[in-house]
Amino acid sequence: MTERPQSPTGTDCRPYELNRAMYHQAPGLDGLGGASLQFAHGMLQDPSLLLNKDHFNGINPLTHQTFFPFSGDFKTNDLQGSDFAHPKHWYPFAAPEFTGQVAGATAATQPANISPPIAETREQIKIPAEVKTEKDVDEYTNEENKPTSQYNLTPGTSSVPTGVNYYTPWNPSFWPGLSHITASANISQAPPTPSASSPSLSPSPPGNGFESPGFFNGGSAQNIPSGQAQSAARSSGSSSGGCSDSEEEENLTTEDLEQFAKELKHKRITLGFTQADVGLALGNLYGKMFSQTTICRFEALQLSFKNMCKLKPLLQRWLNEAENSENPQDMYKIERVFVYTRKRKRRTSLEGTVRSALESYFVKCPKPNTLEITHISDDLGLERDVVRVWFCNRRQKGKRLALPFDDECAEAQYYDQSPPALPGQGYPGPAHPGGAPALYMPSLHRPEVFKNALHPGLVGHLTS
DNA sequence: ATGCATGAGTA
DNA sequence: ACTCATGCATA
Repeated sequence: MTERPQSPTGTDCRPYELNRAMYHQAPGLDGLGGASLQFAHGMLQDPSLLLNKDHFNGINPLTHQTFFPFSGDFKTNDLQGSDFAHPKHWYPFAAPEFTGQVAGATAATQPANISPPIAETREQIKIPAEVKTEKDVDEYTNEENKPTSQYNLTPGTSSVPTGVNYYTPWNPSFWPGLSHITASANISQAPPTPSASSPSLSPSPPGNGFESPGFFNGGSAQNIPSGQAQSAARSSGSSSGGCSDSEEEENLTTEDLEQFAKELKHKRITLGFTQADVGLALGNLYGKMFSQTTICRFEALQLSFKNMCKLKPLLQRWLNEAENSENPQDMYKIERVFVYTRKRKRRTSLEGTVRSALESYFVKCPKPNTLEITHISDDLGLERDVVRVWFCNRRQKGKRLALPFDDECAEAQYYDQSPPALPGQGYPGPAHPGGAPALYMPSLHRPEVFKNALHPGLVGHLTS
């Protein structure tokens, strides 16, 4: 039947097929099982796609996206006892508005190159034109007005043109009530305890934007030409020596990343920053903002290797700045840019049963074609697009799943470099400097593990 | 912390 | 149409 355009090699087998126990909802599987079977028989004619154990067990270190094994050993050796030891005095980020995620920071999708001129980045920010429309969305308006209300921190201030907000240099006025807050250092009462993240304390970001903190100026950050600037910040970095962003990308090892991720988290917390703070700070410092989600995933090593490598330098610099700065709080004198231009579809919440069903389908066919998707959507009574997206995410998630098979994966240099000739089917080899995502695969040689990780009900299907 | 969504880039 | 990076929204 419909051939899968996407898998030339006939291999739908990818790392992501390593289902891991992430679905705790077993109930309803039965009924679903029925449905899925029906599906299987009805549409999945490619036996190889069905219950092919090898498919799910014989995972080969394909090189696609890889994830970190994360052998948790936090070596504090890197932490310079100095800065690290004593938390800085400042508000651990009060305004709840800020602790939230960055809204609409569309700076994301950037070219793999981290050192693009900030300006460029800014341009990516969606512009206002339609900003209002955000509200137009009636259905959303009710519950989510937050974006605006929340992010428009400066009601009285005109500095923030509704919607747009480029990375303007610290603008004191940005923080209304801030002006009277004197020198940053003084605010020193709030213990940088993460927990203390003084929520409600109003948007009183610690610092003062006044004397443009040497932080930004002095730091190499600000004008990171292209690939340069960071060298400076790399000092305290972990193992990996210094090299330009691009280079770093190539030289970083899993260990470096793991180590750094831990270091980052540890220090971040010690310094009293939340993940969201960091993301915002990056925006301020380097013109590229990130959400709490991304920072979180970085720390959890849930990003692709390539992505990790890309972000590491930025975070490294941020960390350095944070540690050395007199008033780290200045770092996040954020300027939120959120131009919520478009209306985002309301997030659909799938019921447990439906998810199970989808999971069931996924196991049989991780990459359904249009027709199959239609079938599935019909079967489950979901929007076709929801199903499509679900599969996309499911696949991505599969790849992303960190596989804590600590074991001997650490050293493995699976990364991009030269993904060893992958066994079996001709998986588009490596060679993708830039192109193919260099995902490295931790040591995934343990079928049983995966099997066990599979959803109970599903395992049955698979193994039977 | 993670599920669902978006969009750029690409095959 | 898919992958990948990323984020909003939410559990």
